[in-house]
Amino acid sequence: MARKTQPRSEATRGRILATARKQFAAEGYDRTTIRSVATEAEIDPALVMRYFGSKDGLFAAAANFDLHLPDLGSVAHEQRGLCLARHFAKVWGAAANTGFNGMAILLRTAATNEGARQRVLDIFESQVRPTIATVAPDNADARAALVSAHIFGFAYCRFVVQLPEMISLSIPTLVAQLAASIQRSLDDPI
Amino acid sequence: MARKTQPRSEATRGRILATARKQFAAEGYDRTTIRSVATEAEIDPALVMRYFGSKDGLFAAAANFDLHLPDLGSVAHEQRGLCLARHFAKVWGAAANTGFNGMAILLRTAATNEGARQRVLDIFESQVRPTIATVAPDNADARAALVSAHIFGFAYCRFVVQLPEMISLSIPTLVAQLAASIQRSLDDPI
DNA sequence: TCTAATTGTCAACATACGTTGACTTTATGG
DNA sequence: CCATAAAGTCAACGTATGTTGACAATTAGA
Repeated sequence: MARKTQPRSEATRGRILATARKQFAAEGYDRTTIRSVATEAEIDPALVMRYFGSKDGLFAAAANFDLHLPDLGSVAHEQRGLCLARHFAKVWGAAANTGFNGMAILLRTAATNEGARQRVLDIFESQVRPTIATVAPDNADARAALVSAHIFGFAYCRFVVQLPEMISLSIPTLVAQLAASIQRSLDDPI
Repeated sequence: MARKTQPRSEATRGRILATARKQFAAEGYDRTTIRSVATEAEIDPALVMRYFGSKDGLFAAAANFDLHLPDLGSVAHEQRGLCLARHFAKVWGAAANTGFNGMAILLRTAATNEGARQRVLDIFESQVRPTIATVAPDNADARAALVSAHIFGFAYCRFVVQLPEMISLSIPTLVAQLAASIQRSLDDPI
């Protein structure tokens, strides 16, 4: 007979997923192993296979999340860069507490794993491009790519390279600089 | 007795190094193996060890290069962003022909290898920061980090993610957009 | 030509990885 | 209490990696 609930299994699955996300963000795809995740999650490596099928399945689950981009249509023209910059600053700040940094997962894994790279392309097409397209005056595709470059550049320096000069920027300064860069890519002629 | 020249060995060493650079740029640190380099260079894996000591030694040699940043002191204020943007566009364009893309090596390997990350930090301290410091009105460290973020962001989207919307930008457009972003980070108050 | 150093080849090692299948433990429903 | 399904454990497999040391081929000087 089917059981009503599986309290223990959901808890285990969640612990595996959280550990995997932490390691993918910190070590990338190759150096995150089924065994290292299992060890840190204090379970058996074979359990990871039972819950996620394969390492690729585990990564697919770990990289399946939403950027929750704001609706720029309801934001004044000159505030859209600031709105996006504040959004990412908020998400990145939360990551320091929750331990889940989706941007770091994407940056690290896309650098060496084809599936992860495709995931980034998919997120761009399904989330970033539509958001920018609603407010871009023209050349929406190019502007979406330029905005992505700004966000990736800041995130790469902060989370991957961990450049001291970037990390020590105050949050308001980081927001202001990122906002100005994005705003220019939305407004200036191309 | 010591031999006058080692023509064959230098040629072999060069072929190994070129192959390694190509693979590090395309696959990152972990997926570039001593065996895969040896196979493509058409030599024995053990030879790589004899010439470079270890995989880390091979990477150190592959990642040892100069950005050849221009001297911004002899460039007009408002032309400095453009000067830097043109420089990187030129280097990246040459990379498509020579097969040596130093920026791609750094971006891919620093994402998953601690030694590579330290290499990026070192290049920032020894090459980028001094170049920006000579022309920054104030907050030289922060401005150098911001400029780096712009360059890394563009390069990450082009070479790592290979975002179609970024790749299809014409070179003049790419130069103009990168130049404007850098120039703003050099001029605007922080 | 002979000798010795250089250059290159080969087989093997210890280790780590993803993955599998059989097994044991646990807990639920009748 | 008992049978059953879920949850978790264990040992092993095939493969790939960095690295090593012994060996063979080549080349340059005496």
